[in-house]
Amino acid sequence: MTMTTEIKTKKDVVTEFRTSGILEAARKVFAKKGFHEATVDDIAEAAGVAKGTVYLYYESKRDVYFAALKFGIGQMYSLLLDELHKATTPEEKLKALIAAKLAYFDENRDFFKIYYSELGNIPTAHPAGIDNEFQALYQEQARLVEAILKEGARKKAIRSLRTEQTAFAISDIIRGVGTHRILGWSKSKISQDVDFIFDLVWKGIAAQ
Amino acid sequence: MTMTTEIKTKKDVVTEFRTSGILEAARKVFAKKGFHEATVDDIAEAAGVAKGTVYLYYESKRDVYFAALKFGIGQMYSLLLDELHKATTPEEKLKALIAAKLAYFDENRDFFKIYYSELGNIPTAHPAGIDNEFQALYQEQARLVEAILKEGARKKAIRSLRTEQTAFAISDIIRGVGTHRILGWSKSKISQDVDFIFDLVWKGIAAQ
DNA sequence: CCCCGATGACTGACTATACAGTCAGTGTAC
DNA sequence: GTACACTGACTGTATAGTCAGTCATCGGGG
Repeated sequence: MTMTTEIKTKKDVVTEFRTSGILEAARKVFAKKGFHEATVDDIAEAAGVAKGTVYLYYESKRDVYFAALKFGIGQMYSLLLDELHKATTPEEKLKALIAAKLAYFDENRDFFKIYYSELGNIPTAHPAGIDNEFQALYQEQARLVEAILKEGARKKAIRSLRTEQTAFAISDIIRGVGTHRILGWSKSKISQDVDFIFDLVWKGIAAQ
Repeated sequence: MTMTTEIKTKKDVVTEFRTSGILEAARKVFAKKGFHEATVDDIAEAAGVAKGTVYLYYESKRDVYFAALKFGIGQMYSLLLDELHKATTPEEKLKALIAAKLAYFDENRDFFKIYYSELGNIPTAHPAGIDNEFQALYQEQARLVEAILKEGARKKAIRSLRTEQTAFAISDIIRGVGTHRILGWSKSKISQDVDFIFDLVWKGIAAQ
């Protein structure tokens, strides 16, 4: 009973080591080649294990893919929450969120590519539901923005507008600037891009 | 000499008939399944011809894909230009462009999916260059917006800002709202979405 | 302290399948 | 009877997933 929560057996350690190694390799390979072009052999090679080993820890190529994706999303999400808690006003929060997201993308370019490029591109899973799960994860991100907007509207810092749509629009801008950066089209510093987005958005949504 | 430009031989007519039929089928199939999951057999079946026939008119699956994509982009582009020419002020132009693009996406959902979902996702072509061609087509769209912004800045209707970045941001919002619509998350009328986007953007970029 | 058998993590050759692209043959129109 | 658009069975290749076998580690008995 306590064992399952407290004690790491040797097996646990090995499993953790392998899964994280494979996940890291998968992230890189998928980012570089995309889901379909990446082969399990590629991932195995990048992780320094044999193909069979991948299947000891993951059921399928798809499974690896989603595990890598979820890991990244979870990591980013908790980072975003951390940053949001440091800020107080809606204005600060919005700026913090933009900054944190851009920074995360910048540091995890391979994740960015998987997250957005392949998003919505994976064939519908046979038993259905994976697409929905995907969309849910995606919407969750936008909902962080929406919460800020609602708070801002309550405090009269933001004019009244369709918060859900606006939240998506803001997320889309962040995505777009992120793409710009990743593709190497933008030579600006992150902080400049953050200021730019915030400026544009804030003028668009501020009260009065 | 004149024949090549003026007279449609019977062969030309057949070719046109076949290519457009295949292209239309390809658009649907690619939109539904994505590039990799779609098979040439699927496309042939959807077009009501045998697989071999597809290869009489196109060199490869990729070739079909790009033909379908380029056709859609070209069509959309000329539509956008038409609408832009009807408008006079930068304000009108921006609104016209948003409206035209959303309308086109709404009427060509399968094109939308190909254009955005798969965009940037096709493996780098072996001889290189296809990715670049893609990016060029993508940038061309944003440049339409950029031209409006620059005109607006000249006429002092728009405050001075980084036009290129802003143009991309606006394109990203349109893309985002389009996604929203396509996924069925938005039940609004197109005109409502247009007003929403325009309102948000204009407040963000207007002078004063 | 050493040997030896058991455990299980790991391997990679192999199988089954799917699919892009080909081409010899068919049928129709003129 | 000939030209040629069209067909679809066939080929070659790529690769997801499997599984019989290897080897390193460890624990217990001599």
